[in-house]
Amino acid sequence: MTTFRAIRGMVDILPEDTPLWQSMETAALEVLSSYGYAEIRLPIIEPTEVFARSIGEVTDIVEKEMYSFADRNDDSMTLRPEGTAGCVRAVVQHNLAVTPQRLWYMGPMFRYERPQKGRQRQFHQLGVEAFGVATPDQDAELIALSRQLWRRLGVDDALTLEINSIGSADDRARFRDALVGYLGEHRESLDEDSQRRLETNPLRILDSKSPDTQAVLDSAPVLSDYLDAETQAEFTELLNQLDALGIAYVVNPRLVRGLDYYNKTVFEWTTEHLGAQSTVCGGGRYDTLVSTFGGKDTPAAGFAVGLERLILLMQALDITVSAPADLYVVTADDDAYRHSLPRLDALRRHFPDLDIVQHLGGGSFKSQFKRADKSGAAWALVYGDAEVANNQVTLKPLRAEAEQQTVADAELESFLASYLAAAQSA
RNA sequence: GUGGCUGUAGCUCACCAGGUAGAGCACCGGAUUGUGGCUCCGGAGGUAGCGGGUUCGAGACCCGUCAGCCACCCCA
Repeated sequence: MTTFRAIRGMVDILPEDTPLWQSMETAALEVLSSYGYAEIRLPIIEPTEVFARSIGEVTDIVEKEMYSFADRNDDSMTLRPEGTAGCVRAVVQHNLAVTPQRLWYMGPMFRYERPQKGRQRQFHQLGVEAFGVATPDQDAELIALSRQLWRRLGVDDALTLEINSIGSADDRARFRDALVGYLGEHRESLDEDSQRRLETNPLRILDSKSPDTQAVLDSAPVLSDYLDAETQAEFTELLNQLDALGIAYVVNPRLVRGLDYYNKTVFEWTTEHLGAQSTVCGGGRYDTLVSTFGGKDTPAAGFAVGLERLILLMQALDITVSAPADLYVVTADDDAYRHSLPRLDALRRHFPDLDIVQHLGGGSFKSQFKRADKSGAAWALVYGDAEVANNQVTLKPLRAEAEQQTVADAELESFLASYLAAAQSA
């Protein structure tokens, strides 16, 4: 008998963790809707060209990390490695950006990489994208929204905002020439990867982790010197708005991003708690992407949250949620079980918020109560012979030191109503 | 794609100069047959990731492979 394992880098999210995921998703949904962002649901597969054209042909993602395959019609398809490209494709296809649009989506992304802490081959992102506003107030709103989410989740103290402006494509082209010129003179002082990137993607050298390379960079040309006055003014205004919001930030002049479509504002939220994969959220402005997809020239900005990393961070901070049932139903025998069925049915209809777990599979009262205890339920609801005979039910508190009490069936609903009211106010 | 560490019951781990596996927790049952949490007693559960090699004999040594973890790279 062969046993199967999940594919490398594809992980099951188990029942012990899903309550935390759900609470995070609920919080995200509330924050997003409080800012007027609407959900869009997108395909997981797109034509390969969607990603190649937007992310950049020479990026690592496109060159070696995509799950691409030929479909039955021999067209090249790719499991989405990120969400922005597909979102922009949809915005153009459906003409969604005739007026400003605020969108979000959540779901799995796929990148063929070596797994490590905070990095899987199937992982999940929350993507937030805003179309149609060119001014920095949009950037500020996106950042404020993300900070609001961190606060809701209790992780804001553990996150640092790094921010930079990388200007227009023209600005970067001029800067790139200067940088390559300078670094070319110090080629032998650069680490091997950076030497290679001198030809392929020189801007990525800026965030090299090699100390030698960083030392060389200390006297290198600075990107901000190559930005035009308007871009610099916008960046300053963005920082002023962040100040007004009381959002602390670190301007990191060497922050560049790995996807080609970014321009002007780029930012990352990072943490010390996750080891090497410290970026929990990253994004920026991408004003030219809509037009490269054939849409009308439309400014845009957005960010993506790595949900596994966010969960990891919450766990590192000991943020836990549990979802024990309210009632665990214990029945004496088959007769009592059948007796309980219509009563529980009615209870579930009248109290949709009440979590009622029925013991199945029979067993002694003792073993049923053991299960009731382990379930974490607040109460055991007991249908024994006497209760069935008298149309009563016994409520035994499992968490509190209090006597169990037997009430008539007719009184159960008011009893539970007051229990729920008390739970709500607590 | 590169490197380091690891791979024994559901989980966390141990043992042994290489002689054919154990603990804790979890699980199941019981301690006067309508009541949990504590304690005690008992039980079930592993072809030691997989394949090959060395050996009279390997979970223990060697090789390969797969997987996990961490780091590089890259990114969320």
